[in-house]
Amino acid sequence: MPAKPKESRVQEQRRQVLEAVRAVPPGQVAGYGEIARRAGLPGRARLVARILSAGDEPGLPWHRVLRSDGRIAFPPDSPAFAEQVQRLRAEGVRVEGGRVRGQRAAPSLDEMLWSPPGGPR
DNA sequence: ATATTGACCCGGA
DNA sequence: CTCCGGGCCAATA
Repeated sequence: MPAKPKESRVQEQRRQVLEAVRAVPPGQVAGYGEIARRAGLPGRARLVARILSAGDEPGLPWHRVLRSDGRIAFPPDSPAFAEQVQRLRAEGVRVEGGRVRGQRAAPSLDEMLWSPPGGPR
């Protein structure tokens, strides 16, 4: 007789995503798609967004997750937007016009292949 | 059961 | 820069 139905698929994926989000160090950012990839779920940026929208997991650095173009995922006039900007700035991230400057949320293929030594400049 | 909704992504026009 | 269209898929209606 089947005991525990293991861990449901969604729950396992959820765990993976949360892990990937926690892995983003302070002062750095990552795109939803980027997180999905790191979690072993390529092409599933939406799943990442949905999981974060749940709002559980205390202490999760959700504010380090942005859109691939470096923009905050909330409407500019929303409270959540303001909070995310504030949290990012508190970590030394430069945010201008609802967009993070100074680093890339989703590195382009070119960047990854060329990866200029010494970093972009 | 089908339909709509998202803290999304990406290439092309 | 914007707009468009396809891909993605769990949750909600």
